[in-house]
Amino acid sequence: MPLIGLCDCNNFFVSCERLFRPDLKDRPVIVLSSNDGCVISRSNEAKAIGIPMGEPFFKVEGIVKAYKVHVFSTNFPLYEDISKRVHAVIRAHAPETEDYSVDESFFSLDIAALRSPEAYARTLGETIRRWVGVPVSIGLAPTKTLAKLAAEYAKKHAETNGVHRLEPGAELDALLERTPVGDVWGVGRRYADFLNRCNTGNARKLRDKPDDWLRRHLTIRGLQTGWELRGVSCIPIRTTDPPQKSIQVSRSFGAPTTMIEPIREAVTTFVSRGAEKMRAQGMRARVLHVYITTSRFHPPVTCPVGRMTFEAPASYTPTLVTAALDVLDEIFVRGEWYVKAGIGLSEFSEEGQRQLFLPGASLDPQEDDRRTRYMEAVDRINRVLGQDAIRPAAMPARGKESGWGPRRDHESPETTEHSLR
DNA sequence: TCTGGGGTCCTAGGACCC
DNA sequence: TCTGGGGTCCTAGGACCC
Repeated sequence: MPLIGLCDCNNFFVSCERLFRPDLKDRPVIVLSSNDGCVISRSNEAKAIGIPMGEPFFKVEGIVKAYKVHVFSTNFPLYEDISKRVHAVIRAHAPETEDYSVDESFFSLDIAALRSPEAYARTLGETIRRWVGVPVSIGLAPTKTLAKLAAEYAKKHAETNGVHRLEPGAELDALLERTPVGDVWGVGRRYADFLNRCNTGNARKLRDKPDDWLRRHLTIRGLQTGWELRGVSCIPIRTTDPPQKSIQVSRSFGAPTTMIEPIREAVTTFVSRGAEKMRAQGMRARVLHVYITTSRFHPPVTCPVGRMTFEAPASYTPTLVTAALDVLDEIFVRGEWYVKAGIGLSEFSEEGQRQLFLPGASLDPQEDDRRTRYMEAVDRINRVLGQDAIRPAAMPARGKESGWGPRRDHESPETTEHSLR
């Protein structure tokens, strides 16, 4: 039976920022979400002084000043770059790996071939620390769900040296009993509330619920979670990424607006970004969604959504932008204060799969080829010269947005998205 | 005053057909 | 006029993850 490992980077975004600011070691540090909205990563020191995860920044500004907490605006391109390096080290040390998220990888270990899986995992963690520079915690267990709990244990207990292994037995039973049910992978806030009302407040009680009860109240996923807590693996490691099914691009505005002009600019920018990402995967979309929304903190919320379905799947930015702006015109209502807009691309087909030529419905093949080659050239130039060297006329350069652009008051000059290229 | 962004999956219910 | 069952497809909503 293989052992499943989970490698989880500690305080990942803060750890990334500290790579460029070694002076911030042992200091309280936080990283904010887009638009400087919420706290999304905290150093141990920031956790210790009571800054909660996900808290709106304005609510913690007092404590930030009092304790001289260092604050960073988000720099996602940097975190993705570091993430790739961590994933690569793990891939070089385990037969099967799954890049599960920006700061986590699952991997398998062949127990028979290793004298001590724990020692092997400790070496792996040490290698990541030396080669990439970020600290990690590693959990080992027969299932993904237990590996998550093991990694969490390792993170909280210094004496584990960053690695903890869980196997079914009395020790695991005791750990599950101490674990609030909401800390189990797959149990979110809604289910945790429900389970607490059902006198199932810890992981052990969840594990011991009958199958039909789990299936009935928590769907097939809850049943899988129950089995995984018992040590029966039913969520396999995915070594290849399945093709993506949708692409979303959305942003909150730096300030609310009642005008359509800045929103047109925003939607143009989002479609352009989404289309570029889609083409990078060799895909075209049949469906485009556009939405705008008023603040969810000031009801009543209005969030009109419109969609466009293309007869022939599209990846050509001008086609997508034109369609998106038409949809925006349809859904936009005067007099509302909008705080955010977004677009979605979905129902993909592969670029190479030519549609049947239907006069009036699709492009003639020559024109289609011309547009495809044109977008390939644009994407290539933008990759070399930096993002947005060539962009739609209606799309502003970064930092030149007409009012809707995000707030980034804590950007660090030395960790721009090009710093590592 | 200020409250993130990007994904996937599952289920129920309605429409429609035979 | 009344009566039924089963299948598929689509969508919206809700749940979860990071």
